[in-house]
Amino acid sequence: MADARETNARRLRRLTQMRKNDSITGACRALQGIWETGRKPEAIVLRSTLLQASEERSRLTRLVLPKGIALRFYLLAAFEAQCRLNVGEEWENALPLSGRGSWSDIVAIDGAYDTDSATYMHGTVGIRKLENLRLQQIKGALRTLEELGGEHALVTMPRGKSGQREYKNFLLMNESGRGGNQTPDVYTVPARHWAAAKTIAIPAAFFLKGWIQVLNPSEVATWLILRMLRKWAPNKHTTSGVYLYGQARLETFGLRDDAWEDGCQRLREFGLIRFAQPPDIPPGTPSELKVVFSQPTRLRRRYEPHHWQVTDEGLNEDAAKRLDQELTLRQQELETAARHRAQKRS
DNA sequence: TTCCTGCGGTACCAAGTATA
DNA sequence: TATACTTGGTACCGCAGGAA
Repeated sequence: MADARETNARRLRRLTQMRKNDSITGACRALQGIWETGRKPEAIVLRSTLLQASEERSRLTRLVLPKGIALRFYLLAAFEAQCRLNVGEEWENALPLSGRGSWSDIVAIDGAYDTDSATYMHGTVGIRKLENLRLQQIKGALRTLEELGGEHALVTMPRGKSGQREYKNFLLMNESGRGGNQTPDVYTVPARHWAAAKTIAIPAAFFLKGWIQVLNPSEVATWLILRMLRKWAPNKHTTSGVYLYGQARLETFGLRDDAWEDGCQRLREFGLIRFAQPPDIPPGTPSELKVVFSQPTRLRRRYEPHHWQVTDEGLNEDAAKRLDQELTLRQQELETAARHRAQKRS
């Protein structure tokens, strides 16, 4: 059931719960601690091999899944690594899976929702607490990252005597996957590369302000692809915006129509991208004038995709607060539109 | 007439949850 | 940890409206 009203309402409900249970602020606090006690990188560098599709879908879009935190976990692991390690250093796990200062600490979840009673953590028994649910999600993410399979696996885990996974001893792989060699391609911190096709940078605010916790995987994937396009064509990005035709999007990144279209619309509402605006708008332009640019400034020719610009200043807002505002507004608009449709039919 | 965008509905299936 | 069942996000399709 993908009714826009229901989907939006569900998302709003989950966001409200995460704000209520302090999940987002807790995860942000933990990430801030990792950042401040570490190397304080301004941006996290990602090898673009994560985004690129060859014959099959890219590893990035294979992590655009309806549920789970696999993509989020991989990006969080890259963040943690780059706060702790120098460029070129090989990754080894420094955090426990659960407890204070653990992997569970840096992910925000809403908890188990019971539709019938419309309550969270309904009939909670014994060990079923938020902390346990977080641990389960971490383990689920590790399984998903491993099960990308063979050379594509983004995580490997040793097996115990009876073949069970030793989650706590997992190994993080490079963005290009485990590789086909006997020795796995263990994650090393990449250097920022001048060549557009090599790396992209994710500002630390994406992690510290909670965006990593609240964006859907399809939105994260769309946003990363737009950042990649900006790196490929910086001048075009500044002057007229970047864009992708459907076929190029599928062949280069393996991202499907709906994920891209919805992703772009939501990212625009959240203030992380905008319709392309001309470069002669002075940086200090008052916000009331900037509102003009919430609409496309150039007329699209027929069959022409939207032109976008990535706006990093949007990342400095409190993600949960911004999403709350925008999703509430969208819910009102969707309700109004539904009422009008109903009136028209009757 | 063509073909886009946007919306709504449905099927599929991965991930979450309960339980043994 | 394994298994069965439930949940809900994505992919896909069809339709309406609109622009050229």
